This record gives sequence, C-alpha cells and structure tokens, in this order.
Amino acid sequence: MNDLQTKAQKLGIIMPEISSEQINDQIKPVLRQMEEVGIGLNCAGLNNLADKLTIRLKELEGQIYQAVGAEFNISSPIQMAEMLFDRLKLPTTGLKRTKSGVSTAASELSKISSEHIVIALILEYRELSKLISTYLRPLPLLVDENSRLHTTYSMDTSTGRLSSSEPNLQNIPIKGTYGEDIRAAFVASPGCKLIVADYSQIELRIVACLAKDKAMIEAFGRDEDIHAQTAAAIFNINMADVTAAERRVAKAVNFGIVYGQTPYGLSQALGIEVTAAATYIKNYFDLHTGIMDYINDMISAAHTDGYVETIFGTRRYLPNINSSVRYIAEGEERMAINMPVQGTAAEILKLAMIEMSKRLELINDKRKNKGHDCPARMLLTVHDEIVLEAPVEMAEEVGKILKDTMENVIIMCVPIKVSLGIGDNWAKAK
DNA sequence: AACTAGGCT
DNA sequence: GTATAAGCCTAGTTG
Repeated sequence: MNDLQTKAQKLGIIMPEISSEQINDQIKPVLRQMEEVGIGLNCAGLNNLADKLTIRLKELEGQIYQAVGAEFNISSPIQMAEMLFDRLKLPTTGLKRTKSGVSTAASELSKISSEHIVIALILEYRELSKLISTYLRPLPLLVDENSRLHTTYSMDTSTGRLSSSEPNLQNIPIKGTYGEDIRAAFVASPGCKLIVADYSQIELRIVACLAKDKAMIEAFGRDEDIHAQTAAAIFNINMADVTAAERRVAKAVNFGIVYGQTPYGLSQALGIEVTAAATYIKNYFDLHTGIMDYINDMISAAHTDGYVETIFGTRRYLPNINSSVRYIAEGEERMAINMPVQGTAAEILKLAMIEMSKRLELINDKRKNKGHDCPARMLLTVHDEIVLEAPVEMAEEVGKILKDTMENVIIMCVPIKVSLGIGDNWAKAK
C-alpha cells in the first residue's frame, strides 16, 4: 500500500488502487469515443428560438436608444459607461471599477436598477444577446449530417477537471427564462432516452471527509439538510426555525468556503454588510472546526511544499505562494484550499466514467444481434454529471447501473449520493 | 491581443 | 494602499 492509500485510509476512504496518471490514461479513450458519438441537437428548435429572441432584441435596442436619448453600440462597455455615467449621470458610488473605468457588469448595474428604467432594458438585452450569439446561432451550424453535435474534451487544467470546447458543452444555459428551452434542444437518438446522473453536493462531501469535520460528517451521515444545519449555526437558531432566506445565505457560505471566500467576498455575493458576513463566517468555523483546520493545513502545506494534491496524487504547484505581494500569495492560498477538493471530485467522476464504460460494453455485448438501433452509450460529462443514452426499454436499468457505479466507485466517510433523471431531452432528464 | 462580459459546474 | 470566490470557454469591442 502506498502513501496516498495510507493517507486516504486514515480519512476513512476506501479507493481503488490507481494513480492519477493511470486514471488519466484510462479516461482518454472513453472521452475520444464520447466525442465521436456526439449528442443529438434539435436545430429547428434553436433556430426558432433565435428568431424569436432576435425580434425582442431589436425592440429592446430601440427602447434603450429612446431611454438614453442617443444611439450607441450597446455591446461596447466603454460606450455603455459613457452613456450611463456621463450622459445620464447615474451614481457610481459603490460600483466596482475595471482597468478602464466604472464596471457595467450585470452585478454592478443591478445595484442602480432603481435609478433609471434603462437598466432593466440593458440587462435583458445583454441576456438575449449572450444566448443568441454564443448558443442559438453557432450551435446549429456545428452539427454533422445526422444532426449530432461533437465537442472536444481536454484535460490540461490546473485541477484535473475536464474542459470542453468547439463547442463547449459544459456551459449550456440551464437557468433563466430560456435555459429550459435551450437544454430541451439536446435530444436522445430515436428510440432512446437520455439518462442524466448528478453527484449531489460532491465537493462539500469531499471537504467534509478530507477535513474530518465532525458536524458535517454527522449531518451527511444522517442525510440531513446540510444548508439548514449551516443556517442554524450561523444564525444561532434551531434548525426547525430556519427560513428560506436564511437557508439561501447558508448555502452561499457553504459554497464559498471551498473557495477561501473572505467576509468581503461573501458580503458582495449576498449584498450584505461586511461585518454581518464576518459574523456568519466566524459562526460557521465555530461549528466546523475541522473545516477551519483543513483550510489552515492546506495553506501551510502549500507554503512548505510548494504544491497541494488530491487523494489520487494529482498535484498543483503554487510557485507564488510565498510571494511578498500579499494578494498574489493570498490568491494561491485560495487555490491551495480549493484544488484538492475540486480535483478529487474530478478524479471520482473520471473513475466512475471509466467503470461505467466497462459496464456499458458488457451491457451492449449481451444485447448484440437483438436489432437495437442505438446502443447504451455515454454522451457528455459536466464536472459532476454524466449524460448517457439508452434504448427506451433499457433506460431504467441502465440508469440504476449508472447511479450505482457513481455512488460506489469510491467509499468515503460520508455517503455519496447521485440524483438520476430520464427523459427525451436534457431539460426533461434533469 | 487585451479587456470586458457572461454562460456553466 | 490593494485586493478580496475556484475552474473553465466564447463572443464582441478596442487599438
């Protein structure tokens, strides 16, 4: 048994004896096959939506010109800032600045949305123009003769995650007014269903385990509402009394913790006072002392060794961790906190894909010569999610196998949970 | 090519 | 005094 195995065992982790290099070797052919298979795209659906949104975009353009009293390039942040802050004299206090001037990012403009009706128009314009120019227009042009879309996966990331490009199928819209419509254009082959399996809070479960955090391990072990538990802790109330708003704050705290978020960052994210954010974080660490120790351990390990690593040994070197420029060093300290968590999640996903690929071969071998037009096969992966397609009559069974594979490819000190969906398209299968 | 913005996990 | 939440990819503007 090697060092990593011993270390993992002390954390209550039972993992396959495989190195990060071996994982990466074995995932490659799986990815190449997924790229070749591709996923069905309903081009007509996207084109129709593009046409509809383009009409709305034109309306908004006219309304913005009228509200401002001038015509300008709405897509130019420079011209936008000039119109809002020089011509209309909207207040800039409290707004972030970029290198070139006052930021016109949506997060900043929404702070002054009550100052002028044009802000709402601009935000809607930006939303539509993003969807049209990045997704609705380009994607239909990229399909093959069978109306299938093929991405390219890369592994040269700093944490071990995969990335996807040309087109990037890991950032297809899902939120907002049109997210569902866009996802619905990603479809299963005829006679097949899409099967979507998502790791539930995988990074939080990993950090609970790596940090040996007692309260969090117990909460996950009892299958409790982790965000409600956090809310109770940071607001000093009973779990039963947690409101929806308090739970939302707690969710943001849980989310931010694996990124090394500061009180300032949390205050920005939630639109609250820095002092309030600081209190929440303090209360959080009072409950989760294991998490606090883990963060400090990772930072000091990075300072000493110059790198951090995942449980399978993927390393990230942090050459500037000892920089005398404080914000440079602090930036790498946050990377030191996050990378072992994000990287371990990536490895678990890859392991599950490798194992599932083997199981799919067995499934398909068994069904050879039975006249099925579409084999059960892996199509996409999005960081904590795997998308498959399988013949309708097999979908339930394949889904169960997928869920089982993902949940048991590694045993951690907290249960690993996977949510499963089956449907004709990517919207319905979620 | 740099910068700004914004889509996803 | 400066910065402040990790990791990606793509599109449009600017010079």
